[in-house]
Amino acid sequence: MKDNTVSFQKFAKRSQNQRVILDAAEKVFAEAGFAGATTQLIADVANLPKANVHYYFKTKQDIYRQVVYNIFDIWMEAASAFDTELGPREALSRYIDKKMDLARSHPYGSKVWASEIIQGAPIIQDYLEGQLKEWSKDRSKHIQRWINDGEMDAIDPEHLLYMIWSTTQHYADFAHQIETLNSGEPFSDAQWQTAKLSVKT
Amino acid sequence: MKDNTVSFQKFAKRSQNQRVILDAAEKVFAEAGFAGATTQLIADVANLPKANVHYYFKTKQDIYRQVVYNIFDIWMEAASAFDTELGPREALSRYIDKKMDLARSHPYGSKVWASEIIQGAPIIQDYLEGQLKEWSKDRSKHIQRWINDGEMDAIDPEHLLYMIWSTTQHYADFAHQIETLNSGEPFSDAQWQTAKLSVKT
DNA sequence: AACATTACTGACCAAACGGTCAAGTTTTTT
DNA sequence: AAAAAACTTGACCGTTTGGTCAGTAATGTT
Repeated sequence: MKDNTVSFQKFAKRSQNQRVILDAAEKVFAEAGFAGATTQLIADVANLPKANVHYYFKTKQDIYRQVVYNIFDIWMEAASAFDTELGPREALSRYIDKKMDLARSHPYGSKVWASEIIQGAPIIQDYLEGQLKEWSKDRSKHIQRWINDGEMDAIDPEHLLYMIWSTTQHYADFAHQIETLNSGEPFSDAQWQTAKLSVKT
Repeated sequence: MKDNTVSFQKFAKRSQNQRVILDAAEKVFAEAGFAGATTQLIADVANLPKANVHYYFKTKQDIYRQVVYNIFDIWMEAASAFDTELGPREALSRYIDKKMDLARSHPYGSKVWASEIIQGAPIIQDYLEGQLKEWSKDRSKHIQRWINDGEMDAIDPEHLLYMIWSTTQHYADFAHQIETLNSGEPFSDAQWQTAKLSVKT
């Protein structure tokens, strides 16, 4: 037309719109669940006509799949913060830090993940059995070694991981409950950090 | 007719059938979410015609409401296991025990609860603000007193409660993930108990 | 045995949903 | 500047869903 300033994304329009749709979808899936999320609502939140959404994604399942994969990727990337080169204290501390950050920055993703698992992981099952299992087995081994070497308190490594997952997850998923009980915001990051660190070692 | 053995529930037929429906509904809501649960499926699981389900419950929302209320009641009853008369060690230990038992005996209820909170507690909001808030404020106060008296390690009481909730919740909601990672059952109750007790004091 | 109440159910319906499509517009390539 | 490719969209459609209802059966009450 005429008003365009520069329009310097000549291409990449596709992935740009996909991003908008996926962001909208993440929110809608989190707040309504898979079945409760309507393509119309996703379209509204993305500010696009429904038919346009279907131009970029064949089915609702496809959108959902992408959303779940994205979250998993982000989490696995965060998992690398658990650097076993560092000592137990530092490795765990950084990992927890990272997980807490994600719980705050990606609350919708966390909720979608929780719903997915609650409903039996129909989509993500393969990833669970593959990457995640491998990662957690590996880290459990390291933790056990630390314990044997007297570098940290004795605690079942797998349960330790579950505890970390559950508490960080809780802060994202149950934000509403916490907020209600708090009549305010759960900003106590430092406090949390202290609480968590007191648990390890 | 003729075959009836005794039929000694002459009345109470109503509440009996309601129980069957609610049990079926709890399972279906847990596995499919509110929107994904169809009255037809609830009816099938309850082994009744759909119209019969609607004879006992006007709407799907009504069924859901009942299911959520039931869980809340069970949980609040369990909350009384947190008996502040006993010392911190015993009170917390019993409460955690109870919560873990419920996570195992009522996995569906736990999942329905999680979904409800994740989606912003549209139904249970009032209860959260009322009973639950009151209870947790009260217990937090007791915990704080114990800490001040040197009877247990210093830890933010509210965060301690959140940790207990999240870990027990995790064992119910994420049973699938845990099972997948474990290639088996998460029966380690004793182990868990140890792990948890090592956290407090 | 007559009546009243409660329990049950197949058949039906309006609304909402995921998804399609043909007809357009804009952008890229030649 | 023409042809091709990519994007956009209102209108539409078959299916599924929550819920109704009229009619029937069983049970309780007198």
